[in-house]
Amino acid sequence: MNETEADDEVRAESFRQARSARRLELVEDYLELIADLIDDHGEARQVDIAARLGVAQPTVAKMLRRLSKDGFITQRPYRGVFLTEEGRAVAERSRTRHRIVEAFLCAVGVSPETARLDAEGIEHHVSAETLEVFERFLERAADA
Amino acid sequence: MNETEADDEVRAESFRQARSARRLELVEDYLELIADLIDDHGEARQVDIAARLGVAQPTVAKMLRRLSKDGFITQRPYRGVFLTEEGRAVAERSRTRHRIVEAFLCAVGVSPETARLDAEGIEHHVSAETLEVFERFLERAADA
DNA sequence: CACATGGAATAGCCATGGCTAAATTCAAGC
DNA sequence: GCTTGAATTTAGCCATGGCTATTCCATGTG
Ligand SMILES: [Mn+2]
Ligand SMILES: [Mn+2]
Ligand SMILES: [Mn+2]
Ligand SMILES: [Mn+2]
Repeated sequence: MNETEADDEVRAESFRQARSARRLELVEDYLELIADLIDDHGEARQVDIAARLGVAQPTVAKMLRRLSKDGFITQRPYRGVFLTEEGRAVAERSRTRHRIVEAFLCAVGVSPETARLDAEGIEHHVSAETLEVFERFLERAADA
Repeated sequence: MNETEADDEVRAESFRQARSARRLELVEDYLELIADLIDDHGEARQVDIAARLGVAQPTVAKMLRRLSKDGFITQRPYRGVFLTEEGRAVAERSRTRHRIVEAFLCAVGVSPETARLDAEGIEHHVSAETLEVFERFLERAADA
């Protein structure tokens, strides 16, 4: 049945997209958080990142090595973490998207507390098209 | 600074919730898919699950062992996979939530194709409260 | 009723993302 | 300038979720 096979392929595509988004979740959260820490406190230290994420510090150390290897950050040993141009770009995009998703949830009637919790996961699965829809919704809500 | 520490704890909570949702994503997708296959074709075979998910068959085999161990399914060797009562319950809940999320995205103006793709990931991060908001939105949209 | 074949099981590899425990090292304060 | 404590690094463990290659075996067809 060619129909069935084609159908499988179509369905599989959404799972593939979700898996690929899942792989990027952590990278986006780390970079956004590092940007926040730098902007708020002038530096981003492993202990602070760990405390904000709710994980152990060596977990952060391992992740930072990966982010370095992939060119998103630079590290000065025993000093803080710094964003490369690419890292800063990803952080900004993630931060913007995160804010829109959280504001959208609030606008549609979710309590601020729940919006905060849910947005942390939802943000990573919102495509450009959906994000635009959310933005337009917010604009219209602001008018009313 | 106690203020800062408390603040960290609050922020960490959303990351914890997102991590915990991430751990359940696969379980929910598998059970929902197995229920679909059983309802549509009368049985759920590893090859079919693999084709629908877009992964290799041994990947499915390994995951099914885990689902068995955790009491969500039973397996008859070389026959299909069957849902336990608990497995069926999780599947139904996931299916319902998935449908609401996808319908909500469409209702708010996202194209059906993008809604299908994004819903596959978003669904797992939508809390009960947010789901209810989405449902109410759909009801109101239906009235208009 | 034999047996071919397609699905299932197994083995073994890798990357990711958690953890604890221990060793290092930097820097602040005495 | 020494000391010491906190932060970082390192080492090593585990579970999850992918993969390929291979073996196995139940069933349905001839
Ligand atoms: Mn975020
Ligand atoms: Mn997030
Ligand atoms: Mn689903
Ligand atoms: Mn899903």
